[in-house]
Amino acid sequence: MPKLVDHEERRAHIIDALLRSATNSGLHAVTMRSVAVEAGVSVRLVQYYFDTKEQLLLAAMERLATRMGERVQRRVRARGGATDPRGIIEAVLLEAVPTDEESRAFHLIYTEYAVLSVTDPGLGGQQFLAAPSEMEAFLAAQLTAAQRDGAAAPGLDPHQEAVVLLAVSAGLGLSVLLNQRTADEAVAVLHYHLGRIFPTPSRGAYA
Amino acid sequence: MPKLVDHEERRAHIIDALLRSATNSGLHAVTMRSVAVEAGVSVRLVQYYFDTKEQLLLAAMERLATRMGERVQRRVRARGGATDPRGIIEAVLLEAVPTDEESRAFHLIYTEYAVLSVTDPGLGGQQFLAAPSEMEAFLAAQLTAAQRDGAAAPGLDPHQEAVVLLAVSAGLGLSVLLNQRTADEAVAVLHYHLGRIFPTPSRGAYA
DNA sequence: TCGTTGATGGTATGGTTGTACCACAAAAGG
DNA sequence: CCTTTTGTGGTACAACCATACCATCAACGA
Repeated sequence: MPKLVDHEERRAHIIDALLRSATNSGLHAVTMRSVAVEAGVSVRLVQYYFDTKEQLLLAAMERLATRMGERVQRRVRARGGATDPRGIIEAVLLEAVPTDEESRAFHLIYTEYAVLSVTDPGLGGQQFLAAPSEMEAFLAAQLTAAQRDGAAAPGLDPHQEAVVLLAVSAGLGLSVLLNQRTADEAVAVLHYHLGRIFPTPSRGAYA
Repeated sequence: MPKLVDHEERRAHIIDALLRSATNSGLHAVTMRSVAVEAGVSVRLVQYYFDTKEQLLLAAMERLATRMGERVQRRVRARGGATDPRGIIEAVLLEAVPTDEESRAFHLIYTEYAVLSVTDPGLGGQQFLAAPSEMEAFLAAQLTAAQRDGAAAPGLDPHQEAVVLLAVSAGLGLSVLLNQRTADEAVAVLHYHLGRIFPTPSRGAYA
């Protein structure tokens, strides 16, 4: 055998090239050739590591979903002290708002995938089903804990509020992606809404 | 001259064919041929009424935006009695939740266009900028009026709440589109959230 | 009545895309 | 040492796409 190369590393390299290519011209414009050029390899190589384009797209989607999970978890962990429901909730929801350019690119591709998976039968849309419902339960649990501690308003339905929170962050994130709003505005609105759920701001937050 | 045909009617017919075609296989899969077949005309005819594909897509997008406006206005008017802020707000926001199949198809294409317009330079993304900010002001005004009437909680910031409402309905609508939630669930959550803004339910609404 | 013009069909064309095929190099195993 | 396997490049190919071009037919204006 020749160089005896690390397959997983090569695959990751190519997938990253796909994501970069999609960032520039949109997921719909991604071709085998554009990925190959971006990765600096021949088209044959892309074929070699991912037999077909569909499999390449699928692998990239899985990697994207994994990264999304990592992003959220990193945000939660960055908050350090585990037992501050409002802080945790805020951290998780802020992840949906694309602030820097890298985050924007990430969320754009993620959204493109989500929309594409509705019509494209090859892209199993199941990936986009699991994560949100987990998140829903997680947020509801945090809200319940916050109510027990007296931090959150007592009259609220934790589950319904969790769904609302998820919808708000998704909606705000989308509006930022569509250039309807700046990221700063979205963050401010999110803070405002959290202020309504947690009557006493935990840290002199907005409004 | 021959039949002396109504151009606008022909154009509308072809655009409708495009929307139908996009409903089945996604906007990205729409081709001149698929539109022609769906419209029951030759490809040449599509070329004749819309010189290029880009112009066809653009015209369809404009028609879509117009329809969206009509939909919202129809909902508002269907409420009849003009001066019920909660009812009006509810009607407007419910439009974003795809209930029947026709509404679902409509919103799917609309979302596909919105996402596409981010990367595609030909599709002027300005169309998607104007409407939401108008809506924002409209909702804020309704909330202010509701506060004056004592229907809405007094402590709220009408503008921020308007943005939240818009984000919630967009987020819920998207989640329904992505099959993460049923339309009924989304409607229930929206009712719940409105119940928090309007402490006295106007009509024995949910929660 | 006749040519001019609007409306339509068919087909050719140049480009692009995904994928299959062929060739070759290089390292490992016998 | 030779053969088998793994990685890589180049290229060919069939399909499809948007668009340009050519032809035709019918009706209105003169």
